[in-house]
This record gives sequence, structure tokens and C-alpha cells, in this order.
Amino acid sequence: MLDAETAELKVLDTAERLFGARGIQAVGMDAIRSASGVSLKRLYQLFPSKDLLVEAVLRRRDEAVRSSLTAHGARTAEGPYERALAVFDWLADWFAEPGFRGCAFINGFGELGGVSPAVAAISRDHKEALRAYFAEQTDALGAPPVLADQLSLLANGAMAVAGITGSPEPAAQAKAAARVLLDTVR
Amino acid sequence: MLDAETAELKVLDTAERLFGARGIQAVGMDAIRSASGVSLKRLYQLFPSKDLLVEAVLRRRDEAVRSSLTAHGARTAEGPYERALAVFDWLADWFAEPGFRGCAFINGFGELGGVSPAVAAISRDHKEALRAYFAEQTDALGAPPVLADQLSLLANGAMAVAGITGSPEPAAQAKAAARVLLDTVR
DNA sequence: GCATCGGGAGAACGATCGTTCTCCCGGCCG
DNA sequence: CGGCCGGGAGAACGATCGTTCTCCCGATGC
Repeated sequence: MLDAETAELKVLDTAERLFGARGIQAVGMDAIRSASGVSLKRLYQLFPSKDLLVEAVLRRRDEAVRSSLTAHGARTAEGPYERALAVFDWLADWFAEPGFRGCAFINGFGELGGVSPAVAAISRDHKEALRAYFAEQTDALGAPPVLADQLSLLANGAMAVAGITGSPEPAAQAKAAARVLLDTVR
Repeated sequence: MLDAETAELKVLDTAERLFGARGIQAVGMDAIRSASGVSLKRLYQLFPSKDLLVEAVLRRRDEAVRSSLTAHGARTAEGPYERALAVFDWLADWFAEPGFRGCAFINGFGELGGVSPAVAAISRDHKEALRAYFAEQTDALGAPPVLADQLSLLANGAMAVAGITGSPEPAAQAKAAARVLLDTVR
């Protein structure tokens, strides 16, 4: 048997992967059970309902994206200009992952945002965090606040189009556009 | 009783509205029946399965968007530069509609793209059509081909963010960014 | 060794949903 | 006028799914 921590990790990993591949409602609790090897009983001890599991998956993904984004910025870029652009390299890596099918929050909002206030709120907060990350960089550059919104639109557009088309190209295209916008305040 | 044409129209209108508000899988055939006033029997005569109804709704929406977009461009803008920018005014009108909850194709792809090749293909074609519309304008300006992709990223990012945040602001922000990009080839 | 407790496997239950069927009515044709 | 056809209302059916329950086993403590 697995300890609670390991089981929770396996469930969250499995659910995130299956939700990403097929969508949320197309994945039954039984599929998560089979793929994770965690029994239904334990699954419901860890997450008392599918709704709560969905929210936990999204919340963990939110944290992971925020960490990964700032870590990548700190690792690869040296100033706010470079860190803003580095977001698009981070996107490129993400889009190239096998099975990439778009942003969990854009997809989750589209599927459940209309019936689940929790999913809608998590998605909104997540997108606001991305905008805030851009705003940190653009503020440091003394750029007008709208620039952060615009960079966020490019990033989200790249996620949506890369997901739908299956091509990683949008990351590079968005990066080039972002450079043009950033250069107006240099 | 309604003639077949009127019934089909009511069903497609109702389904499009409910799918947009709640997502596709959250809307049962019975809800479409109640809201449209078209009996289940007739509904299944017109659309032999829910999958086919979903595809019909998306295909009709695809046509409507394409027509609306080119009509708006022809009506309000005089040259390729203006027509490219006019797309974002068209987005602003759309985002301001009550109940707006994002793009049917971004949302539909997120929900069903992983399990329905038909939905995935329709979404891909639709996004390609938007890109092609931008490409018509940028080609006429003698701009490099990537500009059309970048304008399409801005438009799609605006749709995603406007849907999630519920604000129409992204249209104006994207328009301003698009103007910057377009001005680099003037 | 034995009772107890927690967990695994999966059956069972109740709800929902896509789809079909039954029953009935109203209009149309002879 | 009487039989037939198409359609409306909604019950019925079968599948799926979220959730719970049953049964059994293995470990653990005295």
C-alpha cells in the first residue's frame, strides 16, 4: 500500500494527465482509479468528490505554473526585458511537450466555467497571475501598464492556437511580436 | 407545427445559446427540447445524434463568424490596414454582448477536441480562417507572412482572456498592440 | 493465535442522459 | 365519415458515471 502523500501525488498526476488529454468530463473516476492504481475508496478519502479533485488538480497546476515560470525567468534571463521575453521561450518548451493540448485553465474554463464558479475563479486568478508576472517586468521597464495586458494576450493567444493547431510555432511568433511591443518603450 | 426549416433554426439557435452559456456536455438534449419547443422526435429527425447537432452548431457558427467578420470589414474599413484593425472593433462588439463567455471553438476544442476529431478539425479550420483573413490584409500591405499569425494570436488571446475575465477590455488592448505591429511595415 | 483495523477489488446503487418507443391527437384524402 | 399519417408529450430503456457498500485479506497489537 502507498502512504497518503504518495497516493495523493499519483492521483493528482494521473488526473491532470487524463484531464489534459481528453477533457475533464470525459474522464471518469474509474479511469483515474485504473490509471493511478489508487483504489476508489482511497481516492474518495483523499478527494471527497470529483469536483473537489478537479479543483485540487487546477490549484496544484496553478502553483506549478507560477513556480515554473518564475524559475525559468530567474534561470535564463537577466533583466525585466529579457524576463518578459523569456516567458515565450518557456511557452515554446511547453508547447513542444508530447500530448500538449492547450492550457488547462483556458480549456477548463471553456468546459466548466459556465457551471462551476470555483473553476471559473481559479482560471481567472491564474490568468491574472500571468498578467501580474508580465506587469512586474514592464513596470521595472517604466512601460505603460497596458503593455503587460498586451503581452498576456499574446501569451494566451499562443496557448490557444498552439493547442488547437498542435504546432509549437505560436510561441516564436508571439515572442517576435512581444519584442516589437517591448521595443517601443526602450 | 413548425416547418422543418424553422424548427432546425430554433434548435440550432437554442443549442448554440445553451452550449455557450453552460458548455456542451452540461446541456442535455432534453434541455434543448424544452428551450427550443421542438419535440425530441423532430429533434432527432433533424439531427440523428447529439454529436451531429454539436457539429452542425459549430459549422453554422463558423460560417456566421466568417460572414460577420468580412461584412464588418467591408462596412467599416477602407483599406487592408484599416480592415486588419477593424477585426478588433468587431471583437469589442462581440465581447460586450450579454452572456459572452468566450469563443465557441476555443471552448469546444478544450472540452471535446481530445475525444472528437470532428470538433478538433472544425476548430482548427475556423482558426485557420481567421488567420487567413488577417493574411489577406497583411499580404495587401506587403507585410511578412508572420504578421498575420501574430495578429491572429492577439485576437485569440483577446477572446480567451475576455471570456475568462468577463471584461471587454482585451479587444481594445489587442487593437493597440496590433496597430504597433502593423505600423512596423508601413 | 486471535481479534481488529485499514485497505483493495469491484459489485451495487441512484442519478443523469442519449436515444427510442408508446400513446394519443389533429389534419388530410378517399 | 373513416382510416391513415405525422407529429407532440413524455415514458421507457440502456448505458455511463459519481458515489457507496460489501466482502475479503493482510498486517498489527496483546
